[in-house]
Amino acid sequence: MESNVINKLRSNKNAEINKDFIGEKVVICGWVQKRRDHGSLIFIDIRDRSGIVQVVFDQSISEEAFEIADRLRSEYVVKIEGKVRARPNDNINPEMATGEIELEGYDIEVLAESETPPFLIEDNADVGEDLRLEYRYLDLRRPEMRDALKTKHLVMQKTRQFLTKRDYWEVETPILTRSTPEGARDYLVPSRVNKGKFYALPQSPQLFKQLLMSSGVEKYFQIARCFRDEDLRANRQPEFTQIDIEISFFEQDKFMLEMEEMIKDIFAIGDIEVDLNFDRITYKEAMDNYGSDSPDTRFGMKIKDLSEIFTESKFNVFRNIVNNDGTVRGLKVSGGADFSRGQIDKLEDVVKTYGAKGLAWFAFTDEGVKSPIAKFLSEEEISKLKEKLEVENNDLALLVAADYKTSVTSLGHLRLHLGEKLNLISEDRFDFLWVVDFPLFHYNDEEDRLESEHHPFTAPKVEDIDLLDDDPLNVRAAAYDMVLNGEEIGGGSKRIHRRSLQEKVFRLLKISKAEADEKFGFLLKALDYGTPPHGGVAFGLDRIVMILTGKDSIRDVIAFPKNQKAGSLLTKAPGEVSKSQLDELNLKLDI
RNA sequence: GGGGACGUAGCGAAGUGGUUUAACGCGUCGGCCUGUCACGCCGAAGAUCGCGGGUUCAAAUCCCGUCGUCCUCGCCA
Repeated sequence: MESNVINKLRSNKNAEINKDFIGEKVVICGWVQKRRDHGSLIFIDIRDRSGIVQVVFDQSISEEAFEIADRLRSEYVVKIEGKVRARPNDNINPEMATGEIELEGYDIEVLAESETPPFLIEDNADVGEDLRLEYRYLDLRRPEMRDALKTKHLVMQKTRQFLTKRDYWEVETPILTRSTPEGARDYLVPSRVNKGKFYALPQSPQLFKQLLMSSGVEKYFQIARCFRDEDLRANRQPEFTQIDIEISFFEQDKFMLEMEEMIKDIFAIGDIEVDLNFDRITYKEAMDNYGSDSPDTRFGMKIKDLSEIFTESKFNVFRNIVNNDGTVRGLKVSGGADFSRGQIDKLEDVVKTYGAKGLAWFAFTDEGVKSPIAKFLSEEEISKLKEKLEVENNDLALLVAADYKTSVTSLGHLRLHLGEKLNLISEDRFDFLWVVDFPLFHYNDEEDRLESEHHPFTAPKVEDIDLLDDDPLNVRAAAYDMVLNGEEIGGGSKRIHRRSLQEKVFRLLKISKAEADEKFGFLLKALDYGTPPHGGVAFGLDRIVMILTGKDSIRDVIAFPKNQKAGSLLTKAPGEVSKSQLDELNLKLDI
């Protein structure tokens, strides 16, 4: 170690200091984590980004430093010079990374004082989230939050490294762009120069990345901020970050494998091993078996179709539903026969949330079947039910009769609820899979028109193109979602690169020629000038980091997130603006 | 737009089928302490119980309204 440390603000990070430094002088800087005053001996824990080191101030070493140490309080920022020494044998702290050594502090300078913080700066701080968000800069000092920031940084770096090595270019696209129909509600920005006109913030760089393919970029990526003005959830923020990727001369299988390789690299950051060649299941299989297009396959309890049992049933409710395009589906809870009536009522509340009218149940016990509706069913129906669900003694069968979507999605949520409640999900498993063959469209009854399942630029599967005219709802998309533990972490597709097909899809979506020309004319035109076949994907960066860090809330992996009302408790955004600002924009409020 | 939970010192919380001096822990402040690391010991301060209204002899507690935070349905191509 060189000797002239005196003039340096800092010679070492806390975490670097270890037994090899014993006898050396160091200068550290950091925050006062904790002060333990023993009268004529004061221990101070100094925290920096790397970790914590204990400094001892002893009157007999420096009276002056000791007096300053006596006045230190939590979160003061200090510079300390000291000599590294081994701790006495019986005072080694094995809980602490630097627990074998300590600094003998002989000089100290207070770089900044601090008010007493409104909550303790430590992990597991039991504090309301609103207070954490108001004092986010203090919250981020907690090791847990610091580590989340670091993990996100590493994920971004790994992504850039991987894609750069694979010949992708990182290209920026506009934040001020134009509003387009379809999709989420836009965030709008008024234009001062163009009276009465508005920019929209991008919901994703979708159109631009396609234009970059037309531009000959061939392989593009961007760590892109996206904006959607919809209601918030634990895993949804109005602005979030996508790893956005697009390539020309797209070959779906090859591309999907490359993305698996990238994900493998990224998850190595969390010491999570990822096996390539993810399972692929179709959208239909996912909905049939799990009632979700992003199934959690870490446990079984698959949903079964029981409709055919009840086509002739004396139980009117089931028979009528089955014979009117509805369905009866159910799942089995192993060992659930002893659920109390109250517990089952709670399960019924779960399915009711998702539109089911009720939850039928059958408990199979030593004394036979217990169920409020057993008396309406024949022995044959009950035995078929047992057979289909592979029921054994002490099992509980839960059934929902409704239209297909209500039935499977309500049971799908019930399945997740039970999986969590019964502890069927092992937290150390990482089940990656692709969901493929999404429908290209779904039907919106309210507006009486087709809507894109994914987005209007998604290509139909080649073999289904012929169905577009007569049976559009059965056209499958060349689209794929990557799912991890029941969470959609990415999704993409092959895109339409022929104008005629793109125009046809717009027509099917009831987007008029005039509107298509106005809103998407630039894309259509680009398709006229030699746009190569292309496709891509976008991953939810925040969700990936959320899983890597084991957080339950997306807010814990965003440095400065918004609260549920899309506001910042820190900056108080959104805020009011002055009359003159509004005037410049030719805006009048009407509230 | 709908459903639900919560709101009591700086922080976390007990008390809420009517009457208490409104617990307790952490933190803060003062004193003592040479081996602590959840330091210890002694002492102290700190709360008009989110806000407004109502019922009552009496309200943190019951009722109505309102504000805030979170979860959720719808919504999120």
